[in-house]
Amino acid sequence: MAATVTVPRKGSPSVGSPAGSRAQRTRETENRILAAALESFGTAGYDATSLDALAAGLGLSKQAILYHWPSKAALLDAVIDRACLDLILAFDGVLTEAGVGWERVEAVVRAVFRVALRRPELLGFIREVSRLGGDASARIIADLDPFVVRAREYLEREMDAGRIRRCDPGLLFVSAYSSVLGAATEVEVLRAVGVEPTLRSTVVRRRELLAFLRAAMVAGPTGR
Amino acid sequence: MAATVTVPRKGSPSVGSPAGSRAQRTRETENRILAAALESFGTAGYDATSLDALAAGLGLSKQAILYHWPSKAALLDAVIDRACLDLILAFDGVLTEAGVGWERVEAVVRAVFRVALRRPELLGFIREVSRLGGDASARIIADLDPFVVRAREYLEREMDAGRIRRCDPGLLFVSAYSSVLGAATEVEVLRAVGVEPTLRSTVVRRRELLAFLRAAMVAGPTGR
DNA sequence: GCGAATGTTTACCACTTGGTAAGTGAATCG
DNA sequence: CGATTCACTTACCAAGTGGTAAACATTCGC
Repeated sequence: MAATVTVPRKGSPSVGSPAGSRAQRTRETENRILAAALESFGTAGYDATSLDALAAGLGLSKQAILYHWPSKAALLDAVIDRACLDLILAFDGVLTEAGVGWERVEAVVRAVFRVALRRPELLGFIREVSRLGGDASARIIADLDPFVVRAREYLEREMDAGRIRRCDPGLLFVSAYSSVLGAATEVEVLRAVGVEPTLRSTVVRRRELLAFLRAAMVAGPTGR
Repeated sequence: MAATVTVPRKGSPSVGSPAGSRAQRTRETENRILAAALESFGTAGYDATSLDALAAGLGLSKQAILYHWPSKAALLDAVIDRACLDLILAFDGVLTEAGVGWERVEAVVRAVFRVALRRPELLGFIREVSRLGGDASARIIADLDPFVVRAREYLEREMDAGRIRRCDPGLLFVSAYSSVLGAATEVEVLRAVGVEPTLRSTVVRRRELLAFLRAAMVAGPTGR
C-alpha cells in the first residue's frame, strides 16, 4: 500500500487548480493534512499512523508535513485543536438553542449520534487521545473545558430545579459520557451482543440509549 | 529506560530457584511473559509495546519470547486468552452465587470495580483489544461469548419477571457495559470533570454509578 | 524582472521494529 | 554416560520510524 503512490501531485503549478493566493493554498494543504491525520489517528490510531503513509495518501512527501509542523507530536496537537473545533461547531447549535431539562440532554445525544454517523473518526479520535494520556490528554481536556463546565453547570441547575435526579454532576457526566460514546462507538462490543452496526440499528440504538439515559437521569416520582 | 537492563538473569541454573521440573519452570516463564505483556498491552498499548522492551523488563532476550510464541500477534492471542481466563475467574463467584434482580447487577458492578482497583491493566487491555479490531477482537468476543450469552439471558429473565425495565437486552447490555467500564477506567475524563482518581473517590464513584444504573435499569412504578 | 521568502522534494541518517539463523549450555532420557 | 531435546542467547537483517540537511521550484514584494 505504501509504494503505489499514483502521484496526483496537485497538478503542475499553473494547470488544474492553482485557485487562490499562496496563503490560501497553504492553508488548504494544512487543512487536508489535518483532515487526513484526524481520520487516521481516529481509526488506525496514533502509533499505527506513520507520517510516510499519511503523506503518501495525500500525494505529498513526509517532509511536507514536517514543514508545517515540526514533529509528529506537534501535528497531534494541531489535530486535537482541530477536532475540538469541529466538535464545538457540531454541538454549538444544540447547546445554545435547545430547551430545558431532559429535552436538552436528548438534543445533545442526538447530536452525538449524528456525529457518530457522519464523522465516526472524530469520536474515535477523542477516545484515542484520552487513551494516549500525557500532554495530548491535557490538551484536549483544556480545549473542551468550557464544554465540560457548561455541562456541569447545566446539570446542577436542572438538579436544583428538580428536573434531573440529584447526584454528583461530575460523575453523572462521566456516566452519561461513557454510555453515549460507548453506544455510538463500541462497534466490536455491539457485534459481540449480536447488534450489527447498520444504519437501521443505529436508530434503534439511539432510541434505546435515550430511554436508558432518561430513566437514569430524569428525577422520577420515587427516589428509589 | 531500555538500556539499563540490570540483568537478574533468573540466577545460574542450580543456585537460586530451580524449583521444580523443567516443564514447570517453562510454564512459569510463559506465565511471567504473559503477565508482563498483559500489563504493558493494557496500559501502554499493543503498538507501543516492543518485544525488546518486554523481554528486557523480564531479564530475557526478545528471542526467548519468540521461542514460546512464533510472533507478536500470536503472543497477543495468548494474552487475550489469559486475560479472559482471569476475567472469568474474577467474576465466576459473583455470577454463580449472587441473588436475583438488581442485587445481581450490583454484585457484578462491584466485581468490576474490584478488578479496576486491583488489576486496572486487565480492563485497559479489554479496551485496547476492542480498539485493535480484526482478529484480536474476534478472539476476545469468542472467548467472552459465554459471558455475554449468560448476561443477555439473565436480563431477559429479569425483564419477564418485571424486575428490570423492558427493553432490548443487547443494547441495555452495551449501555451498562460502557457506563461501568467508563466509570472504572476513563481516568482522563474523570480528571476533566475534576474527579481525581483516588481510592476514596472510587467508592463515591461506585456508589454514584450504582445509583445511575439502578435508576436506568430497575423497572420503576412509572414507565416514563 | 530580480532577489527573497515560501512550500516542497530528494537524499540521507540514526534508531527501532518484528523476525530469522545459528550456536550454547543444561536438563532429560535411553 | 552419551545423545538429544529444550530453553535460551548472540548475531544479524530488512523494513520501517521520526527527523535533518540541502537542493529546487514557485510565488511574492519591490
